[in-house]
Order: sequence, then C-alpha cells, then structure tokens
Amino acid sequence: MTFLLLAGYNSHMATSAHTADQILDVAQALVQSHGYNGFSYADVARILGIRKPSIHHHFATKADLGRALMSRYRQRFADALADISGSAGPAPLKLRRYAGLFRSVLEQGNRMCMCGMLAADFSTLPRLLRDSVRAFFADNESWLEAILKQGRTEGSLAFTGSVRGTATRILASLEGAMLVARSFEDITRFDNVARPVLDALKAA
Amino acid sequence: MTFLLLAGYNSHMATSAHTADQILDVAQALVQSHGYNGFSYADVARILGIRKPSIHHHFATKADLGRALMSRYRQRFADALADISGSAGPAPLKLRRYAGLFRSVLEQGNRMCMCGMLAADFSTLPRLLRDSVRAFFADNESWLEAILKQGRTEGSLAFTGSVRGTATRILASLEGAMLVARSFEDITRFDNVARPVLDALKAA
DNA sequence: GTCTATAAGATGATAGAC
DNA sequence: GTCTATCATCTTATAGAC
Repeated sequence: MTFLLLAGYNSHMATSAHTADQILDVAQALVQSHGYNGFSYADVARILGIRKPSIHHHFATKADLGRALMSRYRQRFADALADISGSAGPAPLKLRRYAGLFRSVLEQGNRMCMCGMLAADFSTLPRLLRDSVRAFFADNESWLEAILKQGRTEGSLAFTGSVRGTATRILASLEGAMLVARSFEDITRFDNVARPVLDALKAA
Repeated sequence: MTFLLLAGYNSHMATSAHTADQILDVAQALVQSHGYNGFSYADVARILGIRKPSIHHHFATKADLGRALMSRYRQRFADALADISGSAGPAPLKLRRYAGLFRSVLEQGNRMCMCGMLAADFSTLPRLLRDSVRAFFADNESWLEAILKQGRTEGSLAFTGSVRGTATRILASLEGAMLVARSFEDITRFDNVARPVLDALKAA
C-alpha cells in the first residue's frame, strides 16, 4: 500500500535524525493509521526512500520494530503525563490537557491512539507487545486516578463512584471516541464525547 | 495464522447451513478477533476444511466477502435493536439490553464489535465498507436517540446535554470499553464502564 | 459447488558485496 | 550502514477438471 498521509513527517525534514528514528516515525504513523497488520517493511522503505534490508539492519524483525515503537511511545506518553501532573493547575484543567493529548493524535492525519489500534490488533500481536499495550492502559488509569484524587481533595471535582472506575471510564470513553470519530473523519465527534465526559466530573 | 478460538462456531455443527453462511460465520469471527487485514481466505478454508477456491466461488473477492459480512451484520444488529425498542420495558431497561448486545460479543471469545474493529482498520478498507461502518454507527446513534427521548418523555431518564450528544457518548463509551476490556481479556472492565455510563442517565 | 493446479505479487527475512 | 540479490511463504485470485 502507498500512503501519503504522513502528517508530521516527510523524508526531507529532520535530516539530522538518525535512520532508526526516521523508521520509527514512519512506522508509528503507519501503525496508527493502518494497524500492525496493515503496514509492511516495504511501505516504510518506500516512504523513506531506502531499501527493506536497511530497516532490518535497525530492527531485525517486525516484532523488534513493534517493541521499539511501544517503548518509545510509552516513554513519550509518560513524559507528557508527567508534564501535566507536574504543572500547577486544578484537576479539571489537567484532565482537559489529558484529553488534548488524544485529540492531537486525531488531528495528526486522523490517526488512532497507537495502543488503541494495537488493542484492536491484540490477538495477532507477539506476547511482549500485548503486555505493553496492557501496561500503557494501566499507566493511563493510574495517572488518571491520581488526578481524580487531587480533584476530590482540592474540591474541584465531584463524582459518584470509585476513583478507579471513573479512571477506567475516562480512558475507555476517549479511546472509543477516537475510534468512532476517525471513521467519520470528524474531530468534533471526539470533542462531543470528551467534553461532556470531563465536564460531568466538575464540582458545582 | 491458525486460530482455534471460534467460539460460537465449529465445522461439525449447523451442517444444514449453506457453505456461504458457514464462510460468513467463520470470516466474521476472524474479523472480530484479528481485523480485516489479520485473516485470509486460507484461514477460513482451513477452519471449514474446504479449499480456497470454494470461498472465491461464493465471494469472488475479499471486498465482496467484506460487503456480505457487513450487510448481514448490520441486518442482524438492526433486528436486535428493533426487538429491544419494540418491547414494552422502560428506557433504562432497553439501554441495559443494548449494552448487553455489546457485552455478549465480548463473551463470545473476547471478540470486538465488528464495526469497532473495522473502524480501526478504516484507512485500509474499500470505500463501500467504509460507508457501511459509518452507517452502522449512525444507525446505532439514531436508535439510542429514540430511546433517550422515550426515557425523557416517560420520566425514567434524566440527563443534561443534548439527546444526540448523549447517544454519541454512549456508543463511543461502549466501543472503547470493548476495546480496552478485550486487551485485558477481562469482561468486568467492560461492565465497569457500561454500568456507570447508563446508570448516570437514570432519573432520580 | 468443489476440487487441483497455478499465477502474480506481497511479506518478513537473510547472505554477502560495498 | 546501505545496498543488490534472493528466499520461503503467504495472499488474493483465476483456469479449468470433476
């Protein structure tokens, strides 16, 4: 398959980036658009203007590439979450910024959250990748729990039900909102889910 | 790939079913488990104990098979929705039965909603299939809107925000709940999202 | 309606030259 | 680190016998 929609990347920019990073950039965009089984080494090579064996040199197998992809994605996401929770604002603002993380992925060429996409591909993934997908979700929920607790403590959030259950619900709603919104190629569909889900948590 | 998890189907039952139906049964299970790009005619043939050309005889191309799959799936889902909305109960009960539709798919070998899965595979689908996925979601939202209106009218439901927005949110939450729950192979994760989402709509 | 045989192209991967 | 050449296997699909 040939895909031009590599928003956020083209082979003529970031010339200082190492090949391995460029491969990860392209592969990630392809996974987020087409799924783990929807892209090939040939696709990545074509887009970067290199040959398949060059990719195998950096990532011997597709499972290796997948692991590197997940490792980098989880690290970056963890950094983004740390940046938000380390900031000074009230919990509702942090939740809005959190949803903004997902929203920005959709904005970037109508991509899906990489882990949401891999959750769909779940049964076809190598074991290590499966574990990483679960860990990503678990990390997200733990982070959300901390923010929800902060909000309850500072009085900025008021919600019935457990902190854990609420975190689970926020994550699932955002993943589902992305999934449905991207099939309509309409980001307002994401907003129409994310906004009320978060607003419903606010203290009166 | 070889998959044994064809809960709900094996080649020794339903011997009276026509081959085309058996193919659809197996292909649907595979799409729901592995995605559109995660299964092949060879997989279907192996499971049914027939040869690939027999499948091509019934469904000339994979796109044809996909169309037939969607057509049957949407029809069945529409029938299930009509059955629920045609019944006598109050809106909250109908919503619970609606969520039960999704839940039963998860129970069936940890499958994903077929359209949720195809929404992930969206960018790799033939145009007609894309349209069908969108139509499925739109049909679901329209049905939910009708139930939400019924609930408001009869006083069994009370929610802030628009009927349309609430319908969108319910669908997205359920799809996302399935997506996340299946990666943990834990149906209680689905329940922990579906229950509070629907309970929050109930009139006091 | 199902089969054998087969094709053209894709896929993940390797050997070995430069 | 990148390339050419090559690989076994898989994928979608067709021709034609039974």
